[in-house]
Amino acid sequence: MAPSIHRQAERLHHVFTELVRAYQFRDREGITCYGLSVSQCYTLDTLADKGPTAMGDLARHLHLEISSMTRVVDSLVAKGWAARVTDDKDRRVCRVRISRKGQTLVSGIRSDLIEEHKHILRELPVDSREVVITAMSHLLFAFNERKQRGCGSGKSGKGRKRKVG
Amino acid sequence: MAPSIHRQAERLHHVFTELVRAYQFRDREGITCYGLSVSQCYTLDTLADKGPTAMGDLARHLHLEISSMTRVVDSLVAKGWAARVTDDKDRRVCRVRISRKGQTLVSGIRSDLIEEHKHILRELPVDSREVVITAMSHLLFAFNERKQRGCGSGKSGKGRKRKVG
DNA sequence: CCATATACTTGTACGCTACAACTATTGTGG
DNA sequence: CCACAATAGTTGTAGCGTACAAGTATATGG
Repeated sequence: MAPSIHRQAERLHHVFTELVRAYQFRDREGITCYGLSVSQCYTLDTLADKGPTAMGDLARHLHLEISSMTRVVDSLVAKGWAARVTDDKDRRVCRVRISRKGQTLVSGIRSDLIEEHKHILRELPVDSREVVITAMSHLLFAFNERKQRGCGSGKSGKGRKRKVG
Repeated sequence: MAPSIHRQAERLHHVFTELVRAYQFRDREGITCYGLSVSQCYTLDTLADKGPTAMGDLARHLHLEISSMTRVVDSLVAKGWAARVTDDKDRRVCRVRISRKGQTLVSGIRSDLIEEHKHILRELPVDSREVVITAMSHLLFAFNERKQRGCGSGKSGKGRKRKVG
């Protein structure tokens, strides 16, 4: 018989929390040793995938404020990993383009990370690898579905509130 | 036939990256609206699980420097969610204990997060829910295995290096 | 041509974390 | 018992990442 959904949710919560925490930690250690931050890395990764992208689109994609996005791009430009290009059609728009140097960097990081995942996969029995990947995809799908419907984080979804004093 | 492990690793990398990013974001929005930060929340959660814990153990468990841990605990104490207790045996040691107020807070957050996971699970077909959870557990296991063997992040595992200028 | 909207940048502030220097306590060899 | 090292934690300081508010430049509509 199927376990109760509540128990399942508890387990999912637990395992997912641990996994994300471990992963975040690995990211910080693993990526920063290339000389860039996690946000910078995601940004470069996005640029490598999508090509020149407007600041605003970039910000939306990375779940950042435009002002924060500006700073991240500043740092990428300062390091020579990206460049700003004013859009011809609409001169308010600032497209960000990855440089060759940035391209090289991000390729290196990517292949290292993929290598890392290969090692992780090898820890799993051959016939469950595909299951894990598929399961993760489903979870991501479910996650996004849930998010798109605008169901915040339950009862307390009243948005930002930093200080409680 | 089985897909190549390289291709699988690429897929795992991709889906996992997205998932973690989405999750992180949800955390930030979801937890901070209770008036605490993600680190504060993890700390309280740990304290709720493990009971009074020495500062150093807490730091190790959360992958933080002791000095950072001190600040987090400072903030928890300031909010009345935890208290410092000097150890009787070794007066250098500072144990941190969650308060009743903190206990209540963390219980509330936990049940909200579990509720959230329940919703996510409901997006999945009934008979794949268990598969997903099990798969995640396996992945976490593999991840930890890999980490415990001290295999850093591949070739560039030379530790910290923040500034490249 | 002016008012408003849009896209982005800059000013400012705050939280999180790390490293280094410091304090307090405990353990150890003589 | 004392000097000295080791351990546990705190404080000083600094940098990154992010957000909000205000400012700048461009576009759009009346």
